[in-house]
Amino acid sequence: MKETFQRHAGTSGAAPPAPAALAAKVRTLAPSMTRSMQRVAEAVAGDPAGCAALTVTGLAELTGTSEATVVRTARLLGYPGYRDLRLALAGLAAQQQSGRAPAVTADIAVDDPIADVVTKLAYDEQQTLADTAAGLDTVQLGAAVTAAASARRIDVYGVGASGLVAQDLAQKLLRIGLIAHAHSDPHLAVTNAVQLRAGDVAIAITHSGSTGDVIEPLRVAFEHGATTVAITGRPDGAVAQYADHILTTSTARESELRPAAMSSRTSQLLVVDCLFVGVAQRTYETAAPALSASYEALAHRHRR
Amino acid sequence: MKETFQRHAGTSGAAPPAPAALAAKVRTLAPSMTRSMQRVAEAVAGDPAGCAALTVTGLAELTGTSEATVVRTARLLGYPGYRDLRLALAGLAAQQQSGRAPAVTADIAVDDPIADVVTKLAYDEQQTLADTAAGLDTVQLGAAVTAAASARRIDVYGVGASGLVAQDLAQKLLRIGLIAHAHSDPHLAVTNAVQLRAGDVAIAITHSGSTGDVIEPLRVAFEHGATTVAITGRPDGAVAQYADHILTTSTARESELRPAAMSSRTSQLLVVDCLFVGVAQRTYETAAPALSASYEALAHRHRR
DNA sequence: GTCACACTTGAAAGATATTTTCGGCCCGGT
DNA sequence: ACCGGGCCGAAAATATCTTTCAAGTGTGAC
Repeated sequence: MKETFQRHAGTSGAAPPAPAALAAKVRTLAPSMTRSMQRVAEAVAGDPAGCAALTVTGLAELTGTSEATVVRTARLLGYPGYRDLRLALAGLAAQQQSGRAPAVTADIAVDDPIADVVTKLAYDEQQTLADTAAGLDTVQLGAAVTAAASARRIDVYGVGASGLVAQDLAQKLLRIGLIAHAHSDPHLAVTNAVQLRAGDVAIAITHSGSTGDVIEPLRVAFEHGATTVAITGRPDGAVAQYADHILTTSTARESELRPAAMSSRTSQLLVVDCLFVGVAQRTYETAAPALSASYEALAHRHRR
Repeated sequence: MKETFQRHAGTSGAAPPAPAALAAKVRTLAPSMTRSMQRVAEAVAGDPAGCAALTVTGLAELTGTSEATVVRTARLLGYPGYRDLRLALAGLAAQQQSGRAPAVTADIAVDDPIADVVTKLAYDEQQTLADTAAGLDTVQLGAAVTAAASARRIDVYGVGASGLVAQDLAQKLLRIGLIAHAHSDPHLAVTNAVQLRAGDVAIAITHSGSTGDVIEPLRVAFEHGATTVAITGRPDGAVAQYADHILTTSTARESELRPAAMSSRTSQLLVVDCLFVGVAQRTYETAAPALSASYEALAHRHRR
């Protein structure tokens, strides 16, 4: 196994494998899986209860693969081996059993009435939030918070839809008195990254994990000794190699009418909010007065 | 196999072993157990989660008995063997785990551990989404969609946090081939608003409903005959008087560590997404190819 | 178009865990 | 005290899981 991935495999954790957020994890990791592993993952996500009843050999036969592949898949999902995946599966099945699946899972169609669109979108975004929260590695998050809270300066990189998230984070951090900037222009981003040094923090936001325009400034920051954080839906993507801490966003299924940007944005914003609140907690003494100060300064901009 | 055990296995009913009612079964069968089996049963009933993590040998050692006894106990409880008991145990543990979830209503405190922050934020945002979806007037939304779908040009106004939402909407509309622009600069916004006329659409986004910098361009657009839409948390605010259609966002309680910008943003984004999907539906013929075109154009920006 | 490389995959060997077997031991009855 | 019945655990037998390794497969370079 590659060193790179070895390290990131630890992302999900030395801590606990994964209790309920299995479907989410499958979606997140699916792109980095090989064909046969995807078949296994799919079977597992589709019928947890059924798979929990199968032995390694049984599941291998069911999916038309080999035992080795099943074990590999279990590993990728964050478990020490198939045995543990199976236990988690049993747990998941029990939860579903008692929880009564809501099942509004239908996709949005071209001729859906507008009221259905609202319901489905709201449901999907709620699901995305739940998945993200379940899949977020709090150790990594804590580390990122600690770094950011004491940073001399914070740079946030993001382009396209992620650029807005980057700006959102920077805006909020500014409000609590930190020195934070968002960069959407790749050239300026690199120019700024060069200025960073140890003690500074650089945060890259990219859903695909492979956006060159965002990776480049992060690499520069990384090489200049800054603490680097990646917020991405692909924890095994190219961006990971320059990230000290990786915060994984969840990847919801998408369709033509519901482009990836939508759920990835929701997921990214939750992560960013968590990061922000964490930092606000750590810097409460200065954050609280800064917040009210910025509020006061804007008050006169409102009519009445 | 011994006749004796075979018979007792039937106790639970030939069909399913036992899903949740394990503690009860232990009590029922305890009298018919031998001393060492009781020790095992006791351990299992007392700490399902802990025992689920143990192998047959581990549980035997923990209870000071042997593997054989553990297996015998599992049989007595109605399972084919220890393996299956263990699976049931994992399920039980998961159920118990999920059972004690809903205690997250508390506000975020300065000394909350990071894991709680994640849970609470996710929960709050989910709540916000549900509230927004419930409170959204689909008639108004439908009217706004109709206007936007056939607009010659769409302007979106928003400053501060709402400015990002405005940009998000404009970005997405651009992607499906519409002419949409977001304006954060009040002066430029007004300058652009002057150019609008009947058939065009102007959208103002303001949580407070009283942000002068956003109301002003909307007023200008309104007076030039454009169709105007307000996305606001205060449908009775100043912005309403220049809005043909009002889309109401929900206002969640907020606290010092959770500024209003957070939940209002979530709410605004849902509304904006609904608007977008609605428009995409109406213009599907042109939207679909435009989407894939913009996707293609950006593909080379990704490494690997 | 061809070659070489890297990655994926399954068969089979190897390691663990579970189940069964079997004999010793404890306990009550005579 | 001796005998018989059943409980119990050590170790063998089996099933299951994990690792290794070599062959297959697609991909990119030239």
